[in-house]
Amino acid sequence: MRQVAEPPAGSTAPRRYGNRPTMKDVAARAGVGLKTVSRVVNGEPGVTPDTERRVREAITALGFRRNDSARILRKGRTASVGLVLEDLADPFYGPLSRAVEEVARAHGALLINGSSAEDPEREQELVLALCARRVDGLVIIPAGDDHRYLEPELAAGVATVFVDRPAALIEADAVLSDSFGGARDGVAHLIAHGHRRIGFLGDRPRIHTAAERLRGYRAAMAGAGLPVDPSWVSLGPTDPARVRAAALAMLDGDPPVTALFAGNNRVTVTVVRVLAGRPRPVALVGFDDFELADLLSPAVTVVAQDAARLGGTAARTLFRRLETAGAATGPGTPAPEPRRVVLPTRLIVRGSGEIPPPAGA
Amino acid sequence: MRQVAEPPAGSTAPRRYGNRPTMKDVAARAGVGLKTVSRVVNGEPGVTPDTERRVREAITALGFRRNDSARILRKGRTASVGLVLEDLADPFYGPLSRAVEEVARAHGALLINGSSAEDPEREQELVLALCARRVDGLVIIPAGDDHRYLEPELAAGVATVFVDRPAALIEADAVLSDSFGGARDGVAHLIAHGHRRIGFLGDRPRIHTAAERLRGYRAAMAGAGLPVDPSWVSLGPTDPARVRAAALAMLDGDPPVTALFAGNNRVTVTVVRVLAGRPRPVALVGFDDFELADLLSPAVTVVAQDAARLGGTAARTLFRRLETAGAATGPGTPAPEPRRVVLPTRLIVRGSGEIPPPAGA
DNA sequence: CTGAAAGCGCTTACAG
DNA sequence: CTGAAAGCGCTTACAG
Repeated sequence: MRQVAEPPAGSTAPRRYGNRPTMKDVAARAGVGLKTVSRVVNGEPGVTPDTERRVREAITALGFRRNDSARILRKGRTASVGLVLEDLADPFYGPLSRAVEEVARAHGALLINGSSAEDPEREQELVLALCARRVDGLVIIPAGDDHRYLEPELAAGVATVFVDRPAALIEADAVLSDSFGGARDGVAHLIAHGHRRIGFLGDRPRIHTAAERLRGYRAAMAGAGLPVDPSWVSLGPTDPARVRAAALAMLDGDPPVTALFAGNNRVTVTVVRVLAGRPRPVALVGFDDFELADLLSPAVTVVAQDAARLGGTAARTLFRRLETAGAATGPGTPAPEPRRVVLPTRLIVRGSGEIPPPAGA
Repeated sequence: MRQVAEPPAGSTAPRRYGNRPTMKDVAARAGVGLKTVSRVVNGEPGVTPDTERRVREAITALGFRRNDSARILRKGRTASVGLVLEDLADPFYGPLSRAVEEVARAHGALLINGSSAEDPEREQELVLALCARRVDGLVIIPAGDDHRYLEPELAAGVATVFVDRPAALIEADAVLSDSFGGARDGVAHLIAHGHRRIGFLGDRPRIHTAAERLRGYRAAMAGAGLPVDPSWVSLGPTDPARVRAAALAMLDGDPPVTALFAGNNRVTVTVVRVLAGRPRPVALVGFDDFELADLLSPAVTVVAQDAARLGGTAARTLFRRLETAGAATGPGTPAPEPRRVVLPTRLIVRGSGEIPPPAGA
């Protein structure tokens, strides 16, 4: 049996939308003081069972629920964490978001989530909106390459951890995958299988991971004493049309590449489609694992990064910062140094990366 | 040149974490009244350029940013929407979340996001936490089968739209896919290709979509005058081990099924793996499209639903409710009736659903 | 054009 | 065990 608040009978004042009963209303109905209601609502001791029962009855009858906006204002902590990523719809960010959420939940915090759509201005707008909401901390997958706008916020104590890509022009914690090492190992794998002309298809060079993976590609080629023809490198937006055109140009080059390294999962998926339409097998290694990669033919060899671990590590770093900050209230406590964590990648051999170059090449 | 707040020199009081300057501090530094600062911060008219400049200087010097917690408390609207879904990491919810976010953003609202992990208690906990935060509205993909806990909140005017699955035991807006019709059409497609023994692998029967899809399966079979052997139907958790075992039992039955209908994308992916390990081709139609379904061999025929449209429609319904509620402040305005929107599904023919039964069957 | 006072709904610090 | 007063940082309603 659940009772619901009645609209005040005969009230002439327009019922404002969202006009909910307050602790004051509950106190009046239960015939107690405001503080007693607060004690019951928050499970604080020092209320007789009989008083508590009266308060609870009033709460149910009025449909009261504590307004956390007021509580937050008074307490100064919002128990919420902001997560800014590139695109909620990108499968790479699903497990990452989930991992951040689980850690936040374990600390009693809610997650406020937003996409930058890879637009630096939108990133800034979103981050500052979250700061205005006084989130306790921020987990940011940055789109921009200048984060000085965050300086006043960091100075004010907003804990911030960058994930997947580091902050630019400011010092901040970062949790990254080893893009350089992963790409280098992936390309070296292709070289070990006999390839000498290898194409690199990546995201926009402004993006840190794209630049690092390109650097890894160049390092592997240089390490094997192989030249890199400029036509074998293409960086840009990851929309299918652009990637398809770039891949075809390399595959139909003179001489053509015999293998491709794809800089992230969006690129890999498009390359798989391109290769499926061509008769001659071409070797492929992709950065990022993706669902069903093992069931394609050939199955796709990838450099896997652990998105969930990336998110979980970032969130744990964030809450460690928050706890440190909470403890370090005494003057003269030095601000802890920004930490950079680099997680290893893992080469998963499945078939596409072990295709040898054609006999004539 | 950007200035940052200095810690108060020689302050003996412990610097509280998150101790930020307020409008009062800005007003004092600029030598103006509090209201003038408020005007500048909110871009309200009626401030001379010179006064405005002085205020802006103080803002920059102190690193001031408006505290939206206070603003929210006073204004009564939080400009935020809660989104409760099953699992942030499930690829089905990525585009859905993104669509909700875009609509919220267009209305100037932030998104507070959480996973129920398919646990009714966790759903309730999350939803009520969002209500305590006074979100303007809720988009819920429900895990539970009793939403009466929401009654006081709905009575208080929290706009709520259920997505993918309807609310249980309360009246509320819902935006759904046509699970019944989609499954019926998918199964009818298999029947049209000659199958008579078709297995159905679905999610837990408590979940509305799972029950509806099963109903669609039964309707298609009955419509073709085909019996359904109890051993051809398996509902339960979608973890790979359970689904694999259930699929194998049907494939190795006596007589075996010649085709499978998979109740959602998690099930389909596991069934694809099971079938990949078997010599004899078996027909398959899955509910939900998924990335790379077209590149598998055989490519997977699916009943597609539009997750982004589901989310977008739900969010637009939500904001329409909010605007109606905002306008209908006069007494006697009737509460608008809950609406149920059912979006059509689309059969995408790719190959796996057109495999005929073996000659002997 | 400008600002002092009141109040949003809680919690804190204190007194009885 | 209980409650009145002050205050969190803004906006609102009003007066000058």
